[in-house]
Amino acid sequence: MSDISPQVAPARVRTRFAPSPTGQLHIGGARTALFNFLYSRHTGGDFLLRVEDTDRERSTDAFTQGILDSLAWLGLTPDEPPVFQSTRAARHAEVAHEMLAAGKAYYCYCTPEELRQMREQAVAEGRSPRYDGRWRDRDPAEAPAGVKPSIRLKAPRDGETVVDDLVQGPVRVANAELDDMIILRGDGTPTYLHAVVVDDHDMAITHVIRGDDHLTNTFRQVQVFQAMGWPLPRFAHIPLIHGADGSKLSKRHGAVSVMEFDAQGYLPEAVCNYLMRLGWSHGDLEVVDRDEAIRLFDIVDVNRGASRMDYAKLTNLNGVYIRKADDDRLTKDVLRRLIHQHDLSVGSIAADRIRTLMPHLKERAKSMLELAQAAAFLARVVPLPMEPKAAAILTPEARLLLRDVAADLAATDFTVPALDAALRAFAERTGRKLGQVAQPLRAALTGSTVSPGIDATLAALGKDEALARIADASR
RNA sequence: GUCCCGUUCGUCUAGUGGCCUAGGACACCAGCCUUUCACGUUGGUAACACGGGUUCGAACCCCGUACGGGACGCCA
Repeated sequence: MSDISPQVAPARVRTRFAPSPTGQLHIGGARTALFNFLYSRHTGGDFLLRVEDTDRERSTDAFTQGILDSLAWLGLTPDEPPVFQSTRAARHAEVAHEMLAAGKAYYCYCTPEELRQMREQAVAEGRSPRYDGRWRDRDPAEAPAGVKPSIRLKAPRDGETVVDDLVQGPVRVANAELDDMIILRGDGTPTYLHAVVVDDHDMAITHVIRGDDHLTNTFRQVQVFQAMGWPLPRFAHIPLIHGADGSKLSKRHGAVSVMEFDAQGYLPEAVCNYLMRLGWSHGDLEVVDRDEAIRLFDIVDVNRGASRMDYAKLTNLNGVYIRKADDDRLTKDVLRRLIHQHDLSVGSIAADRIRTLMPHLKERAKSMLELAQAAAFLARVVPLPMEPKAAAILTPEARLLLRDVAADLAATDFTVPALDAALRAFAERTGRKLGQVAQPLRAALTGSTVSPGIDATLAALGKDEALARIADASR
């Protein structure tokens, strides 16, 4: 490993996203991953993934897979195979013992029960619940029998520890506020704060970008880096995302896990764009695609204040991205949703109709759920299910009108311009406004009162199907 | 309780001492467009948390207060 510190000769930027697989990847974690990804790409560096699965009680393989899937969905695939923290326990212990040998750490023979009492007493006396350092300078010869000691960092007691954070600026705390944290448990396993430092060092991470709930823990991590004489990475603590009411984001605020956003019909690029704009901006830019994001994103431009999740704005952006999306891709997604969520069997004829009408369908959808809903009529067969509003349109007079217009349509080429011309001619000949002709047709053709332009809808259905539906509705 | 961080329209934000009568976006309201619904378009309502300084001048700098968030585990 190079002994040139990054400050002297900037190393290639390496960032990492380090989730623990104790739940699905949620939207806050997704943004953290995004910022890590964007920063690494912006600087031409690497984006890595480390799975912090050392909490064997709560970590599961299913969650690990879920996180991997979610990242893939978002397009945030790491550049190297993921590192699993649980596989590195021996290395964490090794470093702890190195610190012990160097006099930077010491054995502590306190029992968990003893520590609990220490904390309770401190709180009762109005002091901070900190370890009092009782084994810091005590002779291990006095160790009680039968207690497996933990290893604690021998943290500096005077002066202050400073984190020069790329987002928060310089943040300092008096060392007297920090206690000697445990780096290796009595059973020989590492604690989180220690493992993170060892892994970040060994993975040559240059920039630690994470949620600001880790900010105050960073002081202790810095002390471990310093004890080992390792160069410090740069830190960037980004603010958390809150729910609409300002409290911690949770289930009751709506979708929180990335996979739920997929299920609710959000496009990954819309989610990424929305997430990026939460806490980051570039002038008045709102719609920023991946390439432009990489070009413009810099971690120092991230704001310090927490922001709230606004589903309305996400939905609006989703509409923007749906309109921009490729028609084949949208069709594929809609077909999938029709089969799985609407329980429709979609044959190739229906698929072709959906694909044909997609340029018009996507103009009026804000989510893939809406898009699938709006396309469903193309996959149905007569008799169509009628929405109440559509049924109300099909009055006896409307049915007569349908029979008349059907005759015209039967003699028309089913192309959009020809259909448009035929309908206009029919309306004029019968002294009606176009809308008076279009709405009954729409009801007959779609079973609803909302659809793309009636000419395009007719064309997508094709002459035989369109006439069959009109005939059925005008009976 | 102690320590750390934050605070511009309802929300996301622009703003780095004069360009601010505070700009944009979403949402909301009204109009236009129109073959329904969307899209688009025109206009409107709406914010510098509060109090002190510093300065010729403060949304911007400093200090307090209030409110919000986070951290204080042999969890991650």
